[in-house]
Amino acid sequence: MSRRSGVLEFAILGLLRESPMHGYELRKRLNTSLGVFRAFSYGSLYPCLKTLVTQGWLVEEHSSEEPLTAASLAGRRAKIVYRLTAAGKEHFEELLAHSGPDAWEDEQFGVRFAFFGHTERDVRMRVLEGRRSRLEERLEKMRASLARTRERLDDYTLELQRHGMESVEREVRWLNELIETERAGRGRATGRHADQGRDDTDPTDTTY
Amino acid sequence: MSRRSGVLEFAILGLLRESPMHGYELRKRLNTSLGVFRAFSYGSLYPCLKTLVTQGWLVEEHSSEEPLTAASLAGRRAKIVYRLTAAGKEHFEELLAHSGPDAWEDEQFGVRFAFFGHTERDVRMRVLEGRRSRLEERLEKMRASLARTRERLDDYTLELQRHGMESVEREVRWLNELIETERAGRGRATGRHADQGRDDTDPTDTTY
DNA sequence: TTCGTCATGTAATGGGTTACATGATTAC
DNA sequence: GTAATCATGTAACCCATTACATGACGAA
Repeated sequence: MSRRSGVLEFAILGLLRESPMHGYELRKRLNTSLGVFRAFSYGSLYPCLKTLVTQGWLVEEHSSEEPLTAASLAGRRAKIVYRLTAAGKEHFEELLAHSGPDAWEDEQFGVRFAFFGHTERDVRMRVLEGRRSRLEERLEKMRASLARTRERLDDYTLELQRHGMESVEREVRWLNELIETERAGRGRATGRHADQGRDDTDPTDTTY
Repeated sequence: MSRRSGVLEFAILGLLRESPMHGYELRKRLNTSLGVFRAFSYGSLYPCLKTLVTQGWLVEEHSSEEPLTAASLAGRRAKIVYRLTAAGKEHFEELLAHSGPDAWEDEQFGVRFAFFGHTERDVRMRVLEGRRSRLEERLEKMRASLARTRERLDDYTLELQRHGMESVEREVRWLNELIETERAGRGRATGRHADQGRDDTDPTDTTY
């Protein structure tokens, strides 16, 4: 009894906040909507859904039929649609409000950002700034270590390190722009969830 | 009985190839020399070292004294220096020669690149090109998924996706340059290991 | 003598995948 | 009717971290 994951839990709640879904569809969205990071397998997803149900954040809806899929009047089975409960929504809202240090660590930052559309302005700022200083701190360490060991390292290792540092520097610049935009008040409105007619009939099993 | 890790094993063998070390030092090098990726803890490192010993790739040297550390003539204890055996070196050489698909996946590519200084030219090429086409494939999927779902996504998710794609594109350009350089024959010589007097007395516990 | 860092280890736990098992539905 | 994909699940394993336990050495 547990299967807590943090990011997975957060992502599921966030996606279901927008509209109910069944596991299979959920997984696809997990691997696309939320950037490149994390490609969860069913082996993680389904057990997690179960625990979220027992927690009371979700309810299973054993839908005997789907809205109007061309031809289907006879009984349908097995397809379980998960819907966010009021308690679940509330819980998600709480999670969104937290802006502790882990929110800007590598594991969480991506998901957090993905749901910025539902996040309060000041929380967004704290997370962005937290991430930025985290990365700057990292850069400092890298520079220091590089200065200490430069002579000892061969060209390839050096190149790898250089490229790594540039990646981090690039993300810092990106964050600078985002923070700038937020400051300028051009940050997007909170609570937007533009859900227009889902025609989710794409064929690919998108796992980058 | 196992504790196989792949990357950790590879990295340990690679680092010890250059010179014997004890676990503590090994870990520091793991977290700096090998780019930003992976920060292994002792909980992974020491057990792994043990299994590498039982495999015969390493030998423990319970050195009673270190070369010449200022004041120490009486017995010293505990410091275990690991040295690569002939078999271990041979094994590492075999690993270096392999250029299967996993060599250019996210988990392995970094370490593989870090030891390109010991890797044959044609293997380097295959790994670099493999990685590049892997990333291009990924880009295609991302583009396709983006085209399919653009309207449904809010600005933040879109921005996240855009930034993610740019990161991948950037790595592709990097690989292009590297491949170009290798083609031009300006690839660094194989088998270089410029080991000049290790004065490894840096204080920091570098974990980015 | 106390603090920091060097140094080695282990048991419990966590978070995830793989491989497998099952079956319904759709498209040809 | 058969292949692909949709859809749900579980058990066994894997890899690594955390928290803990231990202790030596050097410098203030």
